[in-house]
Amino acid sequence: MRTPDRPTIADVAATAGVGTGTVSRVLNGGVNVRESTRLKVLEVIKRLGYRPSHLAAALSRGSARTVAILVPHLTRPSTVARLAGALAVLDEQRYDTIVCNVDTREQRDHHLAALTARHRADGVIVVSIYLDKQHLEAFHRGAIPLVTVDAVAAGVPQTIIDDMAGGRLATAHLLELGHRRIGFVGDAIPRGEPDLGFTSSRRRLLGYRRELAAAGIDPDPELVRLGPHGPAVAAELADQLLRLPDPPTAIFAASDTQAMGVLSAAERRGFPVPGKLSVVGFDDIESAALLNLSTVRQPLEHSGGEGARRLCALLHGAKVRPIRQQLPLRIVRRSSSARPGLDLPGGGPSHLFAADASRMPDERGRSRSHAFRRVSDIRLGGQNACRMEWVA
Amino acid sequence: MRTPDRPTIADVAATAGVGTGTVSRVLNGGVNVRESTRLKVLEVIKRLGYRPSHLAAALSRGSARTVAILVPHLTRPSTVARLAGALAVLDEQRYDTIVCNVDTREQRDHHLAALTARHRADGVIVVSIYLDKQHLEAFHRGAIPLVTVDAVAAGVPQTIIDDMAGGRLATAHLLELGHRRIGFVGDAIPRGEPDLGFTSSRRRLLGYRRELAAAGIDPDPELVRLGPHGPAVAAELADQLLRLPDPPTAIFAASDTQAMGVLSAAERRGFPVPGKLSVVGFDDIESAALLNLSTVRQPLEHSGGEGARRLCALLHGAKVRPIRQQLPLRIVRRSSSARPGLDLPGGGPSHLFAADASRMPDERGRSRSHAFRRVSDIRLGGQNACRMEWVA
DNA sequence: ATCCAGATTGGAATCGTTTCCAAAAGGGCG
DNA sequence: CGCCCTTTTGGAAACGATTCCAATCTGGAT
Repeated sequence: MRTPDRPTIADVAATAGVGTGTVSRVLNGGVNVRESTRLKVLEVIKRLGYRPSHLAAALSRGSARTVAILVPHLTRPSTVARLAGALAVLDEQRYDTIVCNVDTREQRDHHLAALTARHRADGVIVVSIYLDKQHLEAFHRGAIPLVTVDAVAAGVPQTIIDDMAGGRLATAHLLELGHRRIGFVGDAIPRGEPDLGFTSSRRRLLGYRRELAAAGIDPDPELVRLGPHGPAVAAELADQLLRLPDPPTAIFAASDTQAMGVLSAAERRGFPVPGKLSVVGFDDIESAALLNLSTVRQPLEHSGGEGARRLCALLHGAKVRPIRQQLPLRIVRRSSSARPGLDLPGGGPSHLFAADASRMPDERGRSRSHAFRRVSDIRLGGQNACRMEWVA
Repeated sequence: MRTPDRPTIADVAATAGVGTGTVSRVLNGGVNVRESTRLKVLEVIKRLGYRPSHLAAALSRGSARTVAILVPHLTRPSTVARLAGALAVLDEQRYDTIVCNVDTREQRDHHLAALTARHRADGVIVVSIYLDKQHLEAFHRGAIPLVTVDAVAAGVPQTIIDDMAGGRLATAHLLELGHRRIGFVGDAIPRGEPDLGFTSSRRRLLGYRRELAAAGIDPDPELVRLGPHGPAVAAELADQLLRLPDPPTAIFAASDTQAMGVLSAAERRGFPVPGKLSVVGFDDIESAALLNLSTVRQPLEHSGGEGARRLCALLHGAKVRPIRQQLPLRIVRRSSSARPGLDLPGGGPSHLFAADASRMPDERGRSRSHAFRRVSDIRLGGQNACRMEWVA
């Protein structure tokens, strides 16, 4: 097509008056190549503008050093955190990563089919997506290295958390504060629109129920509201709870995103948080700290990293130690939860944003306290501005 | 290595008693193949568990149908939105997408070098990252199709917004409400830690200054505070502004993320929003709607999609129409901004979450109003729960 | 039966590397 | 100078598809 076809390694070899093997050796490591030859070849490479074909190299070498990662609902903060964690590890291990975002079953099946029907990635990481027998069978038949994150799958190395225990943690926290009427807001599959097989909300609900039962509290079905994932729906569900004749004094939301919806509803209904309503979320995404949301922390970024690490091990031919790797959970107490009946006269200040924001974790998830120092009045665009700088 | 080496197209051909060409034809489209032969070949393929090598096919065909996308700070909501937009289009166009996350200059240069030194992707999308002369030269030399999103680059198809105009929009909105003392909170490069060349905050600041000047307002350098990106820093910067003897009545933050920090600081300092302080952000990320943050909306997801679309056009050999494609901005008025001096006795309710959350855009960014209907008391985990369903 | 156009088919050439092996070139030493 | 052991080197043989061309089949028309 192109008039001057891209130069190949043969062109380089011919021009430099050496063999293709020598050029290849110069390109990869350059062992056992005389320095003078090396320089000559490099010079020709630069002169011809030669760029090796990754494809050809990969084919010949037998591996493209490429993995694929399948994530659902890329825009959710928890998904992004996991993806970022995986990418960091894969990057470090020099793997290229093909990202497949999946919002529907069709997309899921299409990507899974593409990944299993042809050999395009050395291995696959599946995040938060339920794989049924047939999916697993396809991977097995193709002998495609597979790990999952936040999803159980028989015989597949998996990095998960105990959602049920997490549900208990959150509920126990509220019980310990003295709450007896505790609501739950979580996910349900929209009718006729089958989901991707998330089970976490369901299992968190189970934990909530177990913990209530253990405390000898009669479950009230009215207090459990489920709907499609997202803050808007969660707000509406919470609003229904708050309009009950005998509203709950606390709500456990199956995710921080939903907890934000709950906070929103509380604000609208005039339920000061935590004065008249305590709220606990799940995940500990970045905004949770910003909003001072009490929550169950799970190591999101780390889970992605672990999945990636384990896939790499698999690709190296190593056996992955515990097939099921379970990451720890812990409750993070912030100011959205407190003893019930603390309602101050006049409503009191809303809890939102109320705590010391300078102690929030920064964007990378590392928690550290910040101090500022005025560095200089710098000139910027012809005007002055105060520029501040971190002090560790 | 593996005992039974993966079967190749030759194995299939031999087993089925046909030529490799026929097998290839069956695999791709199956034109001009007798139905009986087709079935026989398919049977053998299934029986042998044959999976075509994407690598070999790509090498032979001459293209891997793979593009790479370089994004900075993957975890930022605005970045994710852009990435999701691009992925959706590339997916539809049947391209595999290699995602490269970049947090430092070293990572940027490493990925750019890897992408330009070898032929691994058919084309590249660079998001929000400044490319200098040498980077561009490398792409040019290699004749690698390149587009940028949210970044200007000479001669490269680019999808951008007018940040300066955006800065003016936000400021004009506040001026129109009657504010005169308007603060600015934005990004500055941390000392000794050069950034990736973001210029948007700087240009928004410029717009802020121009608009103030146009209104005949003397710029007060004290009112402009810059620091590393992130809500925590923004909160501290805003706090400094609010502690001034003559604090601003409004603050324009260079991004919604930073605006959230500003809201946090306002809450802590006891400045009700919008009663005593108006806040305007930039981007219109999802949480902006949830927090009722007035902001300058830019089409984030769409920008990624456009970048992808334009890259595809480039790969098809088409000329991309306007080299510089500029997407529209508009101010979104929510309840974080109002006329100054509206402070109600007793502080009044905080604006946060105050509006009708059920009219928030849902997760996919489509705005629609929701209604709920109680569908059934379903049994879930042996207990009852209320399950709600959308009504369009 | 013969012929011919069009539908099938086989298989060699090709894509651009890596890798292996044998050959050539060095180099140290007696 | 010759010998032997290292380096260094050239080039053919993979890697596993696609593609093209020529050869072989079809089946209907004559």
